[in-house]
Amino acid sequence: MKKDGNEARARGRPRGFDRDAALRKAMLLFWERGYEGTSIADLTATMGIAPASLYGGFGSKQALYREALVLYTSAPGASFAELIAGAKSVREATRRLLRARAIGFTDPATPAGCMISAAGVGAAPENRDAAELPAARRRGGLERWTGLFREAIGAGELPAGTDAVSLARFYAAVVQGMAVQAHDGASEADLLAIVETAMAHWPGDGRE
Amino acid sequence: MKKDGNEARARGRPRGFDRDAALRKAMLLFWERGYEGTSIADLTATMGIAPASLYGGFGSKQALYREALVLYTSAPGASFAELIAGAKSVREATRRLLRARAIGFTDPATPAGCMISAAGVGAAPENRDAAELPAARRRGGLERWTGLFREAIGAGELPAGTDAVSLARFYAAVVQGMAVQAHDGASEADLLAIVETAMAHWPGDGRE
DNA sequence: GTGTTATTTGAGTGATCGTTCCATATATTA
DNA sequence: TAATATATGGAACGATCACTCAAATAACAC
Repeated sequence: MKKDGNEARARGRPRGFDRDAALRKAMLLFWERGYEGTSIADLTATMGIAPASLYGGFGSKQALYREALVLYTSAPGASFAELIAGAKSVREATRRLLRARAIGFTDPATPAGCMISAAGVGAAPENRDAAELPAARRRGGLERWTGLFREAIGAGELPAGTDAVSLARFYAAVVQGMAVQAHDGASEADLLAIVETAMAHWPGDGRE
Repeated sequence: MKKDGNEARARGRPRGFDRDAALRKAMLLFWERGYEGTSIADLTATMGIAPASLYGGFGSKQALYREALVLYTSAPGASFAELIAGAKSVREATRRLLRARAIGFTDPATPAGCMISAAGVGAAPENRDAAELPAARRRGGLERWTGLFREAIGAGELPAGTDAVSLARFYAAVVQGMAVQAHDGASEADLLAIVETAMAHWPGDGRE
């Protein structure tokens, strides 16, 4: 099983470009301009390859976008599981998640905002399939967060009457809003202040 | 001053279509598909007019979009001022605003989500000017909300130490997140539950 | 060496993009 | 009626869209 990535081919002319590096450049461009706002010409220019190489190496614009989304979510230290690992409480895990997003959305080394949170919200009918990709990611995030809260309710860490789904939707909404505001120029401090305000809404507490 | 709208022209062949009705149709299309996702061909088809009439009546795609945004925000009962009028407290005003957005974003008579909250977040460089239009609206909303909270602090209705900007950013983020989730299929009940979670904590209060 | 396979380059596909031109039609003003 | 002014439908503008083709090239196996 040596079909993916930059591994050597058994046969045929070897690829003339670094697939991972090209994918990363494509990811950054999609991140900044969205799916519809990024043209094949834009991609080939920044990836440094010809259209035929792009299609030979990635299949189609949509397939490339799909891979870019996977790369985006596989960034070290960005995944849900990594962030909640080692947290002493669900509350602490939630704060970590929110803070990580606030910091990631305003990292000067990458485009402002999020590649998923608000992607494909307005899309042409012919790009519905592509818009569904980030939407599915949002659904997945919502489900993971719901599961986290459900477990916490089961473990008695959250009040028994807590609505896990609504709480998950609430924090997801905060993240999505932070992504929009980061895109609009909000600073890391701006977003971290939002995080702390949102954390003050923890169920069952009087005051933070 | 009788230059706009459907009023009669002094000279020349009169317009053959209902300008307000056509603009409304364009607004709904932009709302559903965004600026980049809506083509002139789409617009002329649903507006029932030829390209020349569109350009003669509205100037350009971007000018039409600008007018559509104005129409969107001028919907009866949707404006900031209308919603906070008559509220007994800032907290009540805030809840009214959030609830109005939750209901508006899931109105079955109109496209799901918001025409402004997440518009233009991913955009091609050549559409930056158009993307700036909803971004400016978001800034305006943030400022109005900040002003509301500042007044409340001045009036002693909110604790003196309250950060009006961060609180405004927080509620704006909730609204923006609700818009994304509405687009993804969230129901009115889903969004109203988010609203109540967001309202569950109020600065200076112990518990709701 | 020959044959096979995959990727390269470079040109080019039809379709659609936002926009404009033109001749014609229809109104008011003189 | 003549002049002026705006709106119309229909065709077309150059540019760009995502995508593909043929031929050349570079690795492998034999």
